[in-house]
Amino acid sequence: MSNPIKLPFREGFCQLNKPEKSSKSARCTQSGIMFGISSINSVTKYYFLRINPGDSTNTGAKRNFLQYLLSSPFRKICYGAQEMYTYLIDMFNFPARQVCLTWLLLDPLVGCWLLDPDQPIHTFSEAIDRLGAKPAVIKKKDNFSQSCQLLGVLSLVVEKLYHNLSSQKLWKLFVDMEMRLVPLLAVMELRGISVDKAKLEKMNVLLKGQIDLLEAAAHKVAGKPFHLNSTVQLRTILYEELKLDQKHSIHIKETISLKAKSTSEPVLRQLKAVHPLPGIILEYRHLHKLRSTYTEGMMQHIQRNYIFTTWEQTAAATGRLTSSNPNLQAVPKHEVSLKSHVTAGPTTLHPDLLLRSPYVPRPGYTFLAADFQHIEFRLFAHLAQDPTLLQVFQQPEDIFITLAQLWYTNTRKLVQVQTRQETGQGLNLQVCNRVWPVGSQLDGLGMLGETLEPEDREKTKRIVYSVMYGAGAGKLAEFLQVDNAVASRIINSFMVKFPTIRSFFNLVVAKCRRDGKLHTIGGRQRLFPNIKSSNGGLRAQAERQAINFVIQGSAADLCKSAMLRVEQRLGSYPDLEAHLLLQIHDELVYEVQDSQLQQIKALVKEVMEDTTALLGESQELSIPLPVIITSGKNWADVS
DNA sequence: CCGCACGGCCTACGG
DNA sequence: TCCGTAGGCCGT
Ligand SMILES: [Mg+2]
Repeated sequence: MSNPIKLPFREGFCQLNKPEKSSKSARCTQSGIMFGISSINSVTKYYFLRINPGDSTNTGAKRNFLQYLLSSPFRKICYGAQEMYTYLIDMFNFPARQVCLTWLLLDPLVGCWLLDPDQPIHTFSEAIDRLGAKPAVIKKKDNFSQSCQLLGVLSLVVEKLYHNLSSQKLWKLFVDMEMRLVPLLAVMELRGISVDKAKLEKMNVLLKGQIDLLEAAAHKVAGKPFHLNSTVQLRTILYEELKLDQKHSIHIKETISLKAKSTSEPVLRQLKAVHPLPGIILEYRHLHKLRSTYTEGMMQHIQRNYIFTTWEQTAAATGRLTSSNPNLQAVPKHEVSLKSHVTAGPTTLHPDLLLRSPYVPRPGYTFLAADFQHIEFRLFAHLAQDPTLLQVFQQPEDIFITLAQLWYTNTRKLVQVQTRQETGQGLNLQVCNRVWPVGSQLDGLGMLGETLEPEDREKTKRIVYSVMYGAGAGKLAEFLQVDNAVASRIINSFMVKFPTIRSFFNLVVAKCRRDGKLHTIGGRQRLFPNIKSSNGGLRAQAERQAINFVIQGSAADLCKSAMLRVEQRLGSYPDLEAHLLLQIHDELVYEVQDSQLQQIKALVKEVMEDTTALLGESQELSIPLPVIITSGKNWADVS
């Protein structure tokens, strides 16, 4: 069996022997591709193909040869495959769709991460160590000869990897999901997203104006200038000079490692009642974060009106993807008001900002976003087989809005009813013109107004996930700004209404203690050495991580599968053009041709909602996973 | 004195 | 004693 191995070669180094830290000054640039081809009698020959940017042979012989090599049916191995895909596609303009569907490789970087996703490797030598692949002594001659020897070790590494992955039932996940994802991530990176620089700059100026006002206001109120971004200085002013906690007997929670009094958002929100400074700091921090990271910070990343993020496949232990440099998964979603509560100024000068609006499709294209509805809550219902939720989730309605309506606008009535009927059993509440089985026995949330705001949905969502993943009364009280006792009641009523939260927790923890690891729906694993720790704190943390992993990781499986299946389906419609730009965990954002919008909308929705196909036909979910499709001419429009 | 790395804190996103 | 991330800033 022929066994080609390939990887980009750089000045003096290849991926297999590059230094641990690639510092900025010592950056390498690729200069070609090195590969080894093994024949049946396991004689391996090594080659280096030099690639010069703009060379005419890049459209001819070299291109054809690489196309032949990479689409060949033989086993192909590459350490750091994503980088190689990026390099080759960029250099030769290989068609994205074809690459994604036919250039399939094996990458030990990804494989090692599947074995232990909490400990991703960063160099080839770590892969060798991790897999116990003992290399023959590497003779120091020239770099090429050293690289050839390392290519030999690469074969050994993949052999070990194969045995490790298959014995842990991870091979299918590796080959059919993760390795197919690699070229898609490369294509997403290269496509980039177009950005309206002028609009971003305008927002930056508006933010700066307001930030300056806030800084002046803070200095005035504090009686002296200080660094508003310094938690140390702020701590001194609030707690040693103003003594706000002491004077008003407010208990301040401590920071995690240094045990100093915290100045975090929930703490300052509480202190707002007794002094103007905390409120100013909160507004300042909010706007400063937006400016430093998402307007001014983002402009550092713009290259000719495009932004190119990096998609990391092995950064998250739950199997999620991450985005960095810049992180497009954390661009603020909601409208930002510049209207200050603490500084004066005409409101006409304070338009609201949408920080996603500068991101626009290319001319002739439209953004299409597809978002799984409450994916983790629904997966919980399935995994825990919660009878109430299984029933509720047969409907495609937004459960967070329903719960918010129930809790916030009917609390008064509900509390009255409950006071009259202390038993509380069998109480059904009429909501949205139908009987809502979750209606009774939920209390403690009556702190909001009569009308339902978008923030109420967000808050409800946060409560649900917090409690589901094991939040204590303290955490809940902190962000809801309520008494500990009220928070306890919320948690308690939730657990009573959904007793499977506790039973599922116990089930998962027991399995984890037995096996030392857990698996998601897609077969992804995570190890939990602390599940048996004698340290109660560490053990409890591992238990919460365990629950979270099974659900968050399963959601990641489904989203990744959705990405791949949409590409596959598009492959059978050569005329359709849809470029995946972003994956925001449960959401896919495509750039599609205006004229094909409706057709692609239908295609994406159909593929994503076919959960049985997403899971590979062998499994079925007890609940549907509805997908919301939106489209528009900027990113804010589809958010 | 400067540049740099890093731990700590805080906050943006997602669930 | 919610989980999972990335990035800016300060202080050492
Ligand atoms: Mg969603």
